[in-house]
Amino acid sequence: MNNVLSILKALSDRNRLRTVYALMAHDELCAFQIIELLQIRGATVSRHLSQLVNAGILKSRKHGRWIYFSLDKANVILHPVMAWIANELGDDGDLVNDRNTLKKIVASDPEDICRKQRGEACCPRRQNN
Amino acid sequence: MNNVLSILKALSDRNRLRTVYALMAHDELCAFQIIELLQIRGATVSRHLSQLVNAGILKSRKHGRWIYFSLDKANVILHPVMAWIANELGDDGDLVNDRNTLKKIVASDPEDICRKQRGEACCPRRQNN
DNA sequence: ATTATATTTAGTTATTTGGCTAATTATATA
DNA sequence: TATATAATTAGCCAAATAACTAAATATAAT
Repeated sequence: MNNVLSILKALSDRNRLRTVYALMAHDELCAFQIIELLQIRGATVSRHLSQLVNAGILKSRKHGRWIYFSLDKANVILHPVMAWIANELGDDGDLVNDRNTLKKIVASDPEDICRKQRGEACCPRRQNN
Repeated sequence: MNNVLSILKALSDRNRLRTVYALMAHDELCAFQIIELLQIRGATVSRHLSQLVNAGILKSRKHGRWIYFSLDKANVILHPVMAWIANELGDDGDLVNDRNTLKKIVASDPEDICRKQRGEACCPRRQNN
């Protein structure tokens, strides 16, 4: 029962559900992109992500400075719930909005996001490389 | 999203999940039977039940002094989640235990349960009648 | 009518949880 | 080597929640 409960608890928070839903359309995202999507502090996002990882919903891989998060599709127990969520949330207004936001986030230069999150001081623009 | 969230939240509590699981094997149960199963105060059980009703997971019907609760099978949105829960929890030790407890509860005289919950003073045994 | 029973509502308390800031760790770049 | 960046951990606080007791409501039985 604890396994099922931890899955249900992990999914029953608005920001975590938005994160899961985002990853249904994006294969991999790193934390700073999810921070940009949810507009809450990185530390908070990190705790949400680790709760999702602990429940077996997400997996992560480290590559350089970034950690990429993705749905753990190997966890077959989850398939029915994920299918249900995908189905029920398909036309949710807020989430359609998230998808559009995410498209921009993924398309933009990481350094632009960094500047947005940490202010102009961050990532000083190179003069002419 | 709020609909899905309220379903997930309603299911992501141990006592509410036990209640739902109990109702997968019992068609209808009234509050005092669920109180006896969960071994927590009636007022607390009542609040859990109303949360499940509000999420559309349970329905209730009043008959005399009792209120019978049952899964709302007309709510087709829930079918996939319920099937998933039934499937994942089928061999859970605690819940198998609950099933055995429930069998006894359902088989026993409501007045015996009442006495157990409120003490001997309750339901004075009739002399010979 | 009065008393008893089943459930709910109101009000209180303790625990959990989601958010924050600050400090830490790990990696990359100048 | 020193600095910057990405993410996590630690520690704090406020809001949400699950438990409790006591009181209220509604129905049944004496």
